[in-house]
Amino acid sequence: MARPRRPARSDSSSRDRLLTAAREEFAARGFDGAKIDRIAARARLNKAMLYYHFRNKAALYQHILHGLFRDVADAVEAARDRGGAPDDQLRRFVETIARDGIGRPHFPPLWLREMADGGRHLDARVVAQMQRVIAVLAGVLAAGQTSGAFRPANPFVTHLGIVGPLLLFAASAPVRGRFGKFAHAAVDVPADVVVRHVQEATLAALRPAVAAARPVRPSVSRRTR
Amino acid sequence: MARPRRPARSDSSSRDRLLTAAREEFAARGFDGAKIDRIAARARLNKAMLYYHFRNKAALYQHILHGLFRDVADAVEAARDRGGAPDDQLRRFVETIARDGIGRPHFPPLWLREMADGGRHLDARVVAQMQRVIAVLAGVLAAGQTSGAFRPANPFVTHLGIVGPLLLFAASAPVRGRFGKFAHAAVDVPADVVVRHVQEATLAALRPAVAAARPVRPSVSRRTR
DNA sequence: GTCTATATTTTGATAGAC
DNA sequence: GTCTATCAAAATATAGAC
Repeated sequence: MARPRRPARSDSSSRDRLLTAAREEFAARGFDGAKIDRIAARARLNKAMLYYHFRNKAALYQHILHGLFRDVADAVEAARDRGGAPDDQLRRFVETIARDGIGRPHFPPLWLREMADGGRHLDARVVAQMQRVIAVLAGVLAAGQTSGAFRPANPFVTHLGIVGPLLLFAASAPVRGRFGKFAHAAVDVPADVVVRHVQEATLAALRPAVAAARPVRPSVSRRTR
Repeated sequence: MARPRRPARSDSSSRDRLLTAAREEFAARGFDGAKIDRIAARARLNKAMLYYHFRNKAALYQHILHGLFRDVADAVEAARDRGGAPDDQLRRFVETIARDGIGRPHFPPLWLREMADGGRHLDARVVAQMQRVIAVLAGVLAAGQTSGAFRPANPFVTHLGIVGPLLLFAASAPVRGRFGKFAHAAVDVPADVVVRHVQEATLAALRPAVAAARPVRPSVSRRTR
């Protein structure tokens, strides 16, 4: 019996339609590229209704972002609470990110754009949701480290190694088509393959050092800035 | 004595200034968010000069994209031509992408945005440059496979595993600050650590299977679409 | 090559009737 | 809650003088 906070007598659906339409529009065009008129049209309403439900464009956008990130954080925490050995936890984390994060429609482009924007539209509430996700991963890594299954690793870097490929894969779907299948690379890859690649690459990088890897060429010296 | 194709008597610098300014503006705001006025102002010129040098906003944008991707492709091919064992080649590929691709100012946000846009602004010329990069990686993988150093792997997936984390790391710099250093994750990571992580994770995933990894949970069934 | 208007369109946002 | 009409501010692009 999910009852929204507002009266919602008839259906409350106009607000929901706006949210859905806005999610599509923002994902497809970005904050600046998204147009109020188009969002309203997509929702089979008009501008005025949009401003009735939301303060302005930015508020609508943040509402959407927060909802998406909160859902991901929820899913990841739920996955963690299912317990299991560190390896399983790690695999499940990746899988959850892939399915309930990246797999969520419109999420990848929105996320990529926020990164590109330097998080210009991310308010504290949204950042908090992202922190929840990293905290879960950090917990998994710590457990694995204690049990000797993993070597020490920075959770943030590990997170990048997981999210980066998945995000890019999901978002690149439209571009991939335009690559055609050229000599060396089959571009038409099922998502499972990518998920598995990420799982195994991450785990491999976490294995306690057997023989220390050769040092990297020391040239790249950029700092975090 | 690099001499541009145009007359370039006095300095030709107005065109260059526009290109630089546009690169900054497009990177920071995206295609729709970038404003002609701001670009001109940044270049200490006015709109009219911009339209004197470039047909319109889109043409300017594509000019910039093409230049960036061409430089990356050049760098990656040059790195390949230095030869070496598959492991070294792979490490060098990652390093080159990190330094001459991701490391290039303004490149990460531009790339992320293009992905998010589904490559809306990518014309055939730019796609061709991206293909050159993947082709190089495919060559490295093939060589390693022949010599028995690598197991068979999809070059495109491998590429995602390399570019994804690097790209996200570079682009997330501004956001990382806002995470604060909270309990589990030191967010202030030097780029070297990320590069090394990517190198080792990629190589680890490419090692011929010693003991087959446990199967993934088969749930995520999204397809390439 | 460089600039100052200016034309034209688009867009975010509001007023006010129903 | 929903709509029409409209404002005011950008923003892309061009004309035309110097």
